[in-house]
Amino acid sequence: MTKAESNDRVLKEAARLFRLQGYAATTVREIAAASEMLPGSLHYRYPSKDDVLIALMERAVDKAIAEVDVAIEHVSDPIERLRVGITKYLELLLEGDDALFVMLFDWRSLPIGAKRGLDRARHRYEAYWDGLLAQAYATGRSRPVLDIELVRHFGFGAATWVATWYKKDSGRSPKQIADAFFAFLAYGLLDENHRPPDINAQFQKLF
Amino acid sequence: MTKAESNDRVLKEAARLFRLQGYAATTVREIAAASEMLPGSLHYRYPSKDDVLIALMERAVDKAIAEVDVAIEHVSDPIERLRVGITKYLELLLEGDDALFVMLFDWRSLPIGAKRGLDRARHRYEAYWDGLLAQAYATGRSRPVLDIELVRHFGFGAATWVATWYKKDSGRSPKQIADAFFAFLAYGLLDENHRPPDINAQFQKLF
DNA sequence: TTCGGCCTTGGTCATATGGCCAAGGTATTT
DNA sequence: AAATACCTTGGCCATATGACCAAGGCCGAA
Repeated sequence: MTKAESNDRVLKEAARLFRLQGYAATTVREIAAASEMLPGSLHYRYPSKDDVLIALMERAVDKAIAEVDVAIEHVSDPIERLRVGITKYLELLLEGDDALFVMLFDWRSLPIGAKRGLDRARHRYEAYWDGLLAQAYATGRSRPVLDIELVRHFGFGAATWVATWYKKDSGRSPKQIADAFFAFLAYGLLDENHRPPDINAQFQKLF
Repeated sequence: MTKAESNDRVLKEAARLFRLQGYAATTVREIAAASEMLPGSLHYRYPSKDDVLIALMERAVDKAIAEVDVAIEHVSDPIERLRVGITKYLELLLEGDDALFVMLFDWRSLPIGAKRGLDRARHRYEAYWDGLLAQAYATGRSRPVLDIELVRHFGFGAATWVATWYKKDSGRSPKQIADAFFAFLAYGLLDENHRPPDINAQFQKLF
């Protein structure tokens, strides 16, 4: 196994354990054992436990952006790109690497000093989605929403939270969930026949 | 200070510390010190750290349900009740007790055995919201949404996630966020003039 | 074949932690 | 005033943990 392969193995096993037990409750010895190496070897690769977490998060963001990019590559309509991108994101979050989950839910574990690397990774990821949202907004087919950041927060929250309740092989697939989610996000839950007439004006004020 | 007052003090300080540092990273000594008692005294009240977390979560749910109940008491329209309830929930989550936040984000910290108490608390809270949603649904003003649990998951996720980005005294108030959130949830982000005609049929299939 | 760098081995060490308790004090009840 | 239940005190202990390292082996390059 090459150096890169070994390091990947470590990050993968660490992500699995962090997700399962939480960061603080996972020991470096466990990570080493799961990666089939001795604690000393792990220390050689990553001097501290924080370093493992940060590396894992950086890689998760790289991977997520790359995979979503591929998924939307051949889709031209910005709103459809958003839909496809969200679908891919949910697939990654629910069935892919645990690292994404860990990044989203274990960032509080880090001592304040170490949060720097994490903040950079998160910010990179948020900026990526803001780009997709801005393009969708620019089509003019959306409401006159003024605050893309707020939209991202809401959508991101609903999508991310799926990871807390989703169970494999029970009910809906990630794709089905994504379809329902996008309909919810795009069209809302109230019937068109029971809406006030000035919705867009309301949005202008509220967003 | 009475026994109940002292116990409350402990739970309050524990919630603050858990939220700040995470469950595993907080020591019983810290909780004791913050509650102005010695570790032994804390042990007398709560034999183990897990017990503190569970008690804190139970109380958070009791309190949240009670406060939302009061807030919607005099509102009769089910959809308006939902809106007011969500607003109250966001206020509690963002400016109230840290215990609610801890319940939502630190449940993974518990050893599997101790998750029982937590699951009960969470289930109680979810059932409460399902009740509000069912009443709103029964008005017939919503889309023909078939799966209330899915709706709750999406709404809950978006609302809960606010706690991860909200900063006090910067930008919107909890009430403003709640208003925008409800508009998003009820009416969707796409303009009515750019929607397909068969949205309700789509929802029938997707939800 | 020899050399040199990369990686592993098998520990050690100081520290922090959760859980625990015997003894003593304080307040409330009878 | 006496008894009793309640709570605090101050410290102990076994264990687990993150970090660390000297020594040696493996393997490709020269």
